Amino acid sequence: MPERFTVTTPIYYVNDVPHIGHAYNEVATDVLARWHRMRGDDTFMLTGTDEHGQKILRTAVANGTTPQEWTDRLVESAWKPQLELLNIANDDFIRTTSERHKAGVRIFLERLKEAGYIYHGEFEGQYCVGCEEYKTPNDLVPGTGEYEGQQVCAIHSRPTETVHESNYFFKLSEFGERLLALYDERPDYVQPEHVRNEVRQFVKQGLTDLSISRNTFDWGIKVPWDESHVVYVWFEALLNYITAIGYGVDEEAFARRWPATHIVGKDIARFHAVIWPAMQMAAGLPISDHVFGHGWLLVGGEKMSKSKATGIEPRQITDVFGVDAFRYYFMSAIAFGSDGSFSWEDLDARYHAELANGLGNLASRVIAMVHKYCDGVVPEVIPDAEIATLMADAVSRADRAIDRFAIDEAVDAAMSIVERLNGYITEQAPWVLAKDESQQLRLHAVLASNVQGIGTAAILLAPVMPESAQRLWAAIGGEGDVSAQPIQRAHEWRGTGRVTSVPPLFPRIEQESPAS
RNA sequence: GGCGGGGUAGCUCAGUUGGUGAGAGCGCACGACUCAUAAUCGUGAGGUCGCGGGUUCGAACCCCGCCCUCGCUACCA
Repeated sequence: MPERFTVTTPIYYVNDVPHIGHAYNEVATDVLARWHRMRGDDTFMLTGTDEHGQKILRTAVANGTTPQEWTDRLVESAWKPQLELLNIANDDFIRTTSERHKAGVRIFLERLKEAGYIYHGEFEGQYCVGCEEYKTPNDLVPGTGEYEGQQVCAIHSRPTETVHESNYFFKLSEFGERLLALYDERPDYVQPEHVRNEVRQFVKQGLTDLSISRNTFDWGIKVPWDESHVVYVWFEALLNYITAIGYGVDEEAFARRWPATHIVGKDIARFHAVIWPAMQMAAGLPISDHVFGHGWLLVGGEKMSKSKATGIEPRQITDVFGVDAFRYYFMSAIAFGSDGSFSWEDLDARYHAELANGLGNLASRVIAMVHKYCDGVVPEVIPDAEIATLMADAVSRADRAIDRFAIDEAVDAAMSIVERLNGYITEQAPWVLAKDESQQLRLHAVLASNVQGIGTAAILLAPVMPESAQRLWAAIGGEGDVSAQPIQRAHEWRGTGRVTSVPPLFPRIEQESPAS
């Protein structure tokens, strides 16, 4: 019986430039989704864009266009191309400006209001005229000179104005106890552990109600019962996870897909593990399965940042190493959930050691031997017991790792087959066996073991490196689409076809890194 | 300030409830092999486990203090 696996990325703020952090999140989510599809689960991967808010309105105007045209342009020119570049196989792409989203948001709000979790109140905030936005106490710094003794905007060094705005509020404060109970009853709801601790600590300090509407601009979704207000962006953006799968409109589809697993950066884990479940409770929805907060990519110990010139665009890497190497590197080199250090040197070293010299060269030498010693036909022989065990262990280890979101461990398990096969070949020395007629059965067993081991590795690596795995699969005589193989039985595959000659899967790259 | 990470071989990191001589990968050195993408395999060198105390027969792992570093401390999204 297929299990449900609905997995989401955050929806990306359309005004941002797609960068490597977005890419990391997309790839990880895609790997999980592909893995579950290969298990036969009823899988659905959702991603999309967040397109409302004052900033977008302002940029659109500054660019002489309407916000809708502006976001249309960004989605088509930046965000969808990034998904293609990274070979993301998302099942859906939700835009917060789409009708289905707006409709779902209205329904959700009405239900929340009926349930008594929304009230009309007054929001008081510190408004900076220079920034044209509200400031939190943390945005303010002690003034100097004529503003000595006052708190001023850190950017404009001028005092803020106290402004009152009438808003609708969500009674977040009522959910503290229920949220703490949720964290306790379901230890795997927020992962990894340290994110869970931070979230719990945050809730323990007490929650305040959340203003969920604005009436100072109109680029947003109108509050159904008061069209002078638009819904506050964050509140509305979170709802993408349910509006995309039929909430309030198609109950059958919704019941099939919900609840979901959310893969987010640790910086927004709190929104997903505090506000979002509170909203779900208020609306009487089942709570999300998991919220997983992954780490950041660091360069020189600091978060990658464009302003510090450590920002790297995905294309810079894929242009040199290819998309599969990009995906492989970030999935294998970084423990999912921890921050990870990125450097061109490390990427280059791992590419050559693990992909070119490891996997690529293994395929190359095995295929060459099957050609040379067996006329290209994979011998139909049961693999050596040692290799059979190796494959079975790797498959079970990898599959269990995925359930813990340990993508890096799953990749390691797959690569352990490659490492062992290279040693096994040296020990068995097929080139020696080939010189002795009486050793032909042995030779065939060794080669068959290798082909099957490679096939198993190709299946396990397919979620991470879809294109390379497919090429490898075809090269060793696998039939059809490698991603159609049942991943939990990857070790049971038996090669019986013909190998084909292929150019190196991961050619060595001699050129220098494009940056240092 | 409060809370939470992290500080272990040149680099990136593992080290379960404290217990045989502290590990892996990469890099490096030496050796082996020739099927292979000058690839592969083996061996080896290399560490005051941030600092100082303490508990213990015994601590990288527990306790106290300190130093360094990163992040969070809610309505820009």
